[in-house]
Amino acid sequence: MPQTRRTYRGMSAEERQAERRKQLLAAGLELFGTHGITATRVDDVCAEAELTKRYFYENFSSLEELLLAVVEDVLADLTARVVPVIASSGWRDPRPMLSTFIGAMLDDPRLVRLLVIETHTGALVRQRHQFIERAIDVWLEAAPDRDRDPSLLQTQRLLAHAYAGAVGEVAVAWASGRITMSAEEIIDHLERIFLRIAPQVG
Amino acid sequence: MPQTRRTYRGMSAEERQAERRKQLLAAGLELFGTHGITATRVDDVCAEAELTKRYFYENFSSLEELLLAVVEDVLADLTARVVPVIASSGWRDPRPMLSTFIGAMLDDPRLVRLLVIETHTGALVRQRHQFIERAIDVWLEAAPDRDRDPSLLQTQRLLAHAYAGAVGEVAVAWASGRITMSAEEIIDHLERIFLRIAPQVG
DNA sequence: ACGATCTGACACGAGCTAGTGTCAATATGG
DNA sequence: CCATATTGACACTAGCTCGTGTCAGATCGT
Repeated sequence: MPQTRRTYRGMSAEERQAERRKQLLAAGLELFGTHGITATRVDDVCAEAELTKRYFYENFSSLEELLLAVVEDVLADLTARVVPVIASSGWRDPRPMLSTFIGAMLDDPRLVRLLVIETHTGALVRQRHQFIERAIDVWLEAAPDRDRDPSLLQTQRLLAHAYAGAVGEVAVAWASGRITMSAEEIIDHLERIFLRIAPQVG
Repeated sequence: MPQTRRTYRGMSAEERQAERRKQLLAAGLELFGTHGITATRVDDVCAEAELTKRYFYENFSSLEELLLAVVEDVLADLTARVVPVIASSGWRDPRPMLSTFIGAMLDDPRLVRLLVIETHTGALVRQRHQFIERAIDVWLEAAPDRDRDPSLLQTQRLLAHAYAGAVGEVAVAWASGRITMSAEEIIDHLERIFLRIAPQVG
């Protein structure tokens, strides 16, 4: 146990630790988002972050803990981007929201891998589920006749899952080069699909 | 090296080996389809199949080889069920085809896990991709103006991926108990989505 | 400059699993 | 009934990775 905590390279002990945590999160996003979770080792993360295991275990007790933190970060960032867009443009014109959300994924294939592919398994299913449920809640808040017909609610939940799956699969296909289109065109099509699938809300 | 191959328990050597292979395939489907690929060990498969490692390596050289064989089997079975239905009912009424395909998955959650979730990673992406491509081909064979407009072809490919993703996600949500509906109702909704998404073909 | 903290590289054992090998018990054909 | 193919249980080594420990050197406060 150190007796006094000194500054190092102009940073306090807390700053240094926070900096290392950021490096580890970035390394985690990179490796989890490219090679995948199961192919990622603690040593790999350390090498990518240019740190040693000592500092990995200073910040996280296991790879899974890092993984959860990475996904939480990514989802929080996405939420922070999308929510204000919804607040300002509403649901009548879903284009700004879809463009923001889908555009973010098309800009970074690591997000596609992490959020669409890897979240189907392991400890991430809970986070995936919670995110989708939150999205459904936000969506249905705008529905005029919510809480009216319980079977309609179930239908809307199914439609939400269906649309989420459609977006995810298209994103995966695009990220792996199987769809030759500009991001704008993809968003066009996904907007059209949204308008055809979603019952009129808001 | 055995000098002569005898019958055992009324079965020839080939029959016994084929029998063991079937047991291993069944065990693989069970474990891969429930606990997942990464959680499945060679010893687990052997225990499930009530065989020893000797017979595992007699039939497969690795877990991955078993996995590929299992998925190939499952896809071949699904294809064998769906193709005649399409041949007899065509695309104007997609209901029989969708009912067959989706019904098969809803009847066996292991298929959902294996085909929708686990095929996103590792050696299975190739099989998933090939299956989807084949489905797209079959679908577009019925299109009246195929090979006409190349950008229309791209659009149709995107729509196919989108619909595949929608079906998969709904199946996953249903398999994990997040959608309370009968299989028939789910098929109803997915048929409606298909008709809304798919441009008029056939 | 000096003592203490901080850092990074690496050593090390524990635990798990793949793949192979051994051996006694069992079933078969002659 | 005997020689042998066949089986199943299990031992065993090798390789990988986790998590911890060690230690010399760099950096800072005084």
